[in-house]
Amino acid sequence: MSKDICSRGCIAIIAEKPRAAAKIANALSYGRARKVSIYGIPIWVFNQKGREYVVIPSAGHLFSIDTDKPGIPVFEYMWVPRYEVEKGYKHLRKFFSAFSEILPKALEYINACDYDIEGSVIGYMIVKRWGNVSRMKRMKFSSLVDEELRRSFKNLEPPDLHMVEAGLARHEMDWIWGINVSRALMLLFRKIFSEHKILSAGRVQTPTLFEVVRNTIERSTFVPRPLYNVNIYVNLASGEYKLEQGEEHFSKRSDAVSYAKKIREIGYVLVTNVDRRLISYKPPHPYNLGDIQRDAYSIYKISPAKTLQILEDLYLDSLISYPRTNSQKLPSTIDHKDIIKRIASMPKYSSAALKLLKKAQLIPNNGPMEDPAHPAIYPTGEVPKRLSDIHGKIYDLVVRRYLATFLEPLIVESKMVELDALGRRYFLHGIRIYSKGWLDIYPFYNIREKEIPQIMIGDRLKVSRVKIAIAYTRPEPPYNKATLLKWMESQGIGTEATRAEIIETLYKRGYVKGSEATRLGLMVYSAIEKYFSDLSKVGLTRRFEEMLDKIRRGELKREHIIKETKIVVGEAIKRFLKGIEDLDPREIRFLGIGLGGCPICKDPPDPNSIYKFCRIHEIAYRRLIETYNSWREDNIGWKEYLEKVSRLKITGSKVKEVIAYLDKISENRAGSYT
DNA sequence: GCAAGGTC
Ligand SMILES: [Zn+2]
Repeated sequence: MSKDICSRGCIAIIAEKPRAAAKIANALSYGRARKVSIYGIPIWVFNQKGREYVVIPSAGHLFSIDTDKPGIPVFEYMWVPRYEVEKGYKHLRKFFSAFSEILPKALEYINACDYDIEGSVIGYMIVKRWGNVSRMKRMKFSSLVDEELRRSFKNLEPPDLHMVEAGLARHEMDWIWGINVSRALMLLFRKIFSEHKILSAGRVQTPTLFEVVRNTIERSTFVPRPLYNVNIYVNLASGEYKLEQGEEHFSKRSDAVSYAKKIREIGYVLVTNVDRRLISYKPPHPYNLGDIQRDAYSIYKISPAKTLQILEDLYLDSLISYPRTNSQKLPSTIDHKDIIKRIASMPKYSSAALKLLKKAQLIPNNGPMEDPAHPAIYPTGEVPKRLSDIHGKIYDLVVRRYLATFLEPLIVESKMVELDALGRRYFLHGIRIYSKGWLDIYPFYNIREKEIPQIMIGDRLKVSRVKIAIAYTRPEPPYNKATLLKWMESQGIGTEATRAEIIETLYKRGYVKGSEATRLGLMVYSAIEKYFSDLSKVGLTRRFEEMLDKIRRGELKREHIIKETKIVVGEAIKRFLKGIEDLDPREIRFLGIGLGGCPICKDPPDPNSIYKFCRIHEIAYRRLIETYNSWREDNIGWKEYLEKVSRLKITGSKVKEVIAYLDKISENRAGSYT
């Protein structure tokens, strides 16, 4: 059977993945392609204008870079089949068998992988291995929709060799940086602890680690400052209401006290404005991957990596569309009516779905984010048979968000009363849901309704109570996997497919635990900061992008930037090797290892510290001193300050250690006088 | 064994 395929020569169309192959074959053959399985891989065959076409899927990259050279620096590498060098890729073998069966018989080749540099590399490596690159063409499409695929098939482009070169350069530069610095870290670790440990560094993971370290240091050395609010309560017909603050806090207690006294004396606040309006909130955008990873985390505490894995399962079960997308747009080429009709058969969605089916037009509230090949995530309409608890939760989010984006806006009635209390502004804010709209089916926003009675401009509201409340400045929040993902997105590092996994790598290596950088994470940070600081910055990705763009435009040669990368990395490795050559494992100052160091943690002292504190304890100590100025203005003595700050939960852990140490030495001193 | 990037 499969022997007949391409027996008289054919045109081989290479797709990035089986799903895409099916869509491409169907679109180009108008549904007449014949599906055949060889070595367990589905391929599609069809004839057109007397020629035979065979669509064969890959499964992403079939080849990867590897080396057989140990040690550093390492610049010799080659492209090899993935299943030979990476664990867990045995399943790729059958794709190799399929390609090696068909491609040598083909006369021409069309690379129909996603139109980006990675897709160019995937198709190119396959044609290079089993075909002939000089007889290769490129299909350029921006989505896997029938018309778009047919259009690009009619307008085949010449081979995209510049894009291939850019893709190869990306792989090689990442490999050179990543492997060399990872090995350097392991070498250093072995030298210090005489122990082997798998460590790693890379263009994406290292800036992410640095961000966690920065946040950890910022939070652990945080010292709160006091703030004072004057809370005013008023009596209205329906009871007592607390007014909302409309001005900055008082930073001095005495100012708050004298202001509160005046308010008590005058006894009322004046209504200066009443603003009643209906506020309309558009439905949420269609999901891209990051959106649903955040939702799954905030609603169910499911990690981004787990969410992606579940989305992949749902995708392979034909329940949802392609999940690794950055798009927040749903094109009108999708038959939404049909999908919603089928969703309506599931009881928990039927009322929202039926509401939508009554609409004359279905228009999603598309968001700004785009993707070069795929639309936003949507349900296919296929009704799931049985889903595990967690699969059910993720599927439910996809369906709800999908229905919501077509629904009517949420309308909230807002009543904002503005008050003047001796020149300071306060508010009373009433809120009521006027029309739930999309919130019914997507109820993940908490709107706290609050009724307030009829109030007119010029009314004097009687003050019932005035209270002074102390508040504190707050540290920046700790990271979790979802907010770290968001940070990576905001910096433009990593891709939809890799961000969650790279975050897991930081945990797996032991660099991060919970929401904090570990001691190991701090050591890796210091070593990279000292020897490979380029790799710690997001700017390296920007430089990569600029260089890759130039290669794509034919303005720069891959060989040129690879040579340059080798020089830069080679010199850094040279400095590193020299730096650790005559290293005494007991005293590595930049890593915080040494004798007679910080009296709190034994790390080497900061040369400018009078107490011989280490770098981080010294930062904590200085912030403690600095922040005291704010407390002293409130006539709070040093001792009382330390006592108060050490009892506050938001005070950084390193600050508390410094306070405990200062306490201890002052006790000792006091003891020595008696 | 180390990256980041595809996808199963
Ligand atoms: Zn210390």
